[in-house]
Amino acid sequence: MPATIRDVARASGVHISTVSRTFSAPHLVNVETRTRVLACAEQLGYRPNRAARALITGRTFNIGLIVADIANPFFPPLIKAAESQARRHDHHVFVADTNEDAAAEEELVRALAKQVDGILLCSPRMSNSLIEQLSREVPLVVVNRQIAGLPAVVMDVARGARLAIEHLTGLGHRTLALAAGPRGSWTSKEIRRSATAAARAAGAELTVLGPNPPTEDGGLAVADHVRPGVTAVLAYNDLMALGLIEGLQQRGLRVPGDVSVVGIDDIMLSRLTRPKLTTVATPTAAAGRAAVDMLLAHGDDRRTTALVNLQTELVIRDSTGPGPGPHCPADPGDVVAAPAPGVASH
Amino acid sequence: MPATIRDVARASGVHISTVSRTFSAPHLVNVETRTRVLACAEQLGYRPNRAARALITGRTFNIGLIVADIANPFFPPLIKAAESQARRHDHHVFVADTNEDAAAEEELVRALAKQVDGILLCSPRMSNSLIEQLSREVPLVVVNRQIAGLPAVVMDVARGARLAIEHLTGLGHRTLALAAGPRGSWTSKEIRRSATAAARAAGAELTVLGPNPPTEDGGLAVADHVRPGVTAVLAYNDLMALGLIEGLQQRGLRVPGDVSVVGIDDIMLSRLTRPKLTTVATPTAAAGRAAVDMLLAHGDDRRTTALVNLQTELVIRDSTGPGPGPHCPADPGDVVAAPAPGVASH
DNA sequence: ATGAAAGCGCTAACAT
DNA sequence: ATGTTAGCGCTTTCAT
Repeated sequence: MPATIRDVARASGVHISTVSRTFSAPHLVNVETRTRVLACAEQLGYRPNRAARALITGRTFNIGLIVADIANPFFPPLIKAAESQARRHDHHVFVADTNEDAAAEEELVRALAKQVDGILLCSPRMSNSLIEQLSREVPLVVVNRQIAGLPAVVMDVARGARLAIEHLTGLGHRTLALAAGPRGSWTSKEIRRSATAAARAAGAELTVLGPNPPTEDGGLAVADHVRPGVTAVLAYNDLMALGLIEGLQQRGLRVPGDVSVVGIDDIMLSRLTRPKLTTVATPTAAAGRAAVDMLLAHGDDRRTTALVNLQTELVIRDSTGPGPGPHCPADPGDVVAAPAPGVASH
Repeated sequence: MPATIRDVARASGVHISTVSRTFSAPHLVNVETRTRVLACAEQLGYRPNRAARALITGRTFNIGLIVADIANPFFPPLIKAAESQARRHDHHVFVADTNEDAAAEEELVRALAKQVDGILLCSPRMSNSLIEQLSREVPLVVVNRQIAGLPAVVMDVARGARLAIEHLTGLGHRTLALAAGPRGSWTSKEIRRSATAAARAAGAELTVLGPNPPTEDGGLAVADHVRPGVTAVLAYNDLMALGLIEGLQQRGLRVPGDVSVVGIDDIMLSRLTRPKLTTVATPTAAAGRAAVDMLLAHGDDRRTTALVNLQTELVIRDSTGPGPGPHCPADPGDVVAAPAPGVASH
């Protein structure tokens, strides 16, 4: 029903290639002809079929962006940043949500593959080998996962987790827990590895709880598995941390009075809840921008800049307080947002 | 670089049409041939090009979903519901964010047009006439806006706003304000119309503040324009309500002690903040499902079911309390979540 | 059951 | 500056 290039050609009495040029290389066509063609096109409501165009040019001017959970407040800033960066390169972004489902990821990559110039795979849950295979079918940039040979943008959560643990042990906490993230998450593995090492280095005990769904409900459920004696918990992300706090409070425990909680991500929500959440800030917007840049840096040697590692920071708010052990105040250099809170802030 | 249908044909010694059938109508091809073709395809890593297929079949099995702001927690539940409903129909959903920008909406509709079987236009900011025009280029279902002749899914915010105002006047509030939403929002107009009428009916005064960006910052800014004497504010959405509460508190006003605040949407966040927000719950998941169903109910007479109007409900929590006037307790039928709170709950 | 041929809507050499 | 021709990767009659 919609007008095609042929309709316009017929109406304006020129060959279709002239119509084509009018839209894709206007300077190559006579001004008079051009205006006439444009007028006819306008009148017929003609729009070039981008899919057909892409079939032959190989360029869609679209970017795919696949996230594990669009409802996780961690992603919107990343998505927004990717969009504005893409727009700067004249590209549009199509976002798809996998619902934390590895199979859905593969499907969506394939569905998007031929409709985009490349895909940003954020926090993938599927296997490395599958990602490598898919990267042969469509240009891929992986976010929040490091895979040899593939362009990737990661955040230095290992450092963030270390800072968080050091903050807690510095406050005198000796018996810690880690509320792990979902199976398949590279970030969760990194956090686990780093937190474990940091705890050992500080002579503290750290129990790993999980894997868990990286949601508020996931955190809520973890609360029931926090053993007596544990006085501080590091959560895989802020959403879990918030759910965990809720769950601990339901059990009659006070945060940070009885248990300190640290999140990761620094989502906006973390500043609005009471107590305000101590957390590791991840530069999500920068990640979105960097990922788009890598994806669109085509002919250039993507190899040399195949990995962007972005810095994280510990933001100390009100969900962490002194533990039972000797209190060694944290290095002030670590304190980004606010001075350490009093004993109870709630 | 990726293998095409021709590569597979060559490798398996058959004509390309046989390869095509192997993928799109397997029962029409001999079992032996089929397995051979499949083997070759597998080995070459061949994937049918969905864009090329769509060019000829006219079906992409994709749905576009355009939202004003992906960071607004109102949307994720709607998106999720649309996705799962789409999946039930073997479709994928591509989400695009317009950043509250009417021009971006038009662009994105056009970018998506030929890559999807139809588009869900959520909370559009552009003009009705432009939407009507676009609906001639691609099947459209509009969400949160009612346009004659176009299939639409709306929520009965008019009723919700009325219930909210009645709740407030019932509590004795006489001087009210409405923090309006963004320009171009149908929902905002509906709320305004209905709230104004309800206030008048109750003999209360209602001032309209705005338009405003429908965000926390928007609400925060509105706080400065709430005149002394105003004891209750209805906000365009929960995000604004939350920002408004923050802003009022910064001015030294207590919620609901000095000013009552009601939001609209009932986003998850509303249950987590203190005070918990009194709000009008909108059935976003149902809207997402209904919109997908309408879009995919193709040949069927879309005309007859061209409008789905979903019910809203008032959820009374802790951000509303007694006003200065005589207190007439609300009809218990209106109270959905909890009994009316005491004087101060914070 | 398979092949041949036409064509979806468009662009990109190559002519003129 | 414009028309001609070929073809992107695929499906779909129509033959055989």
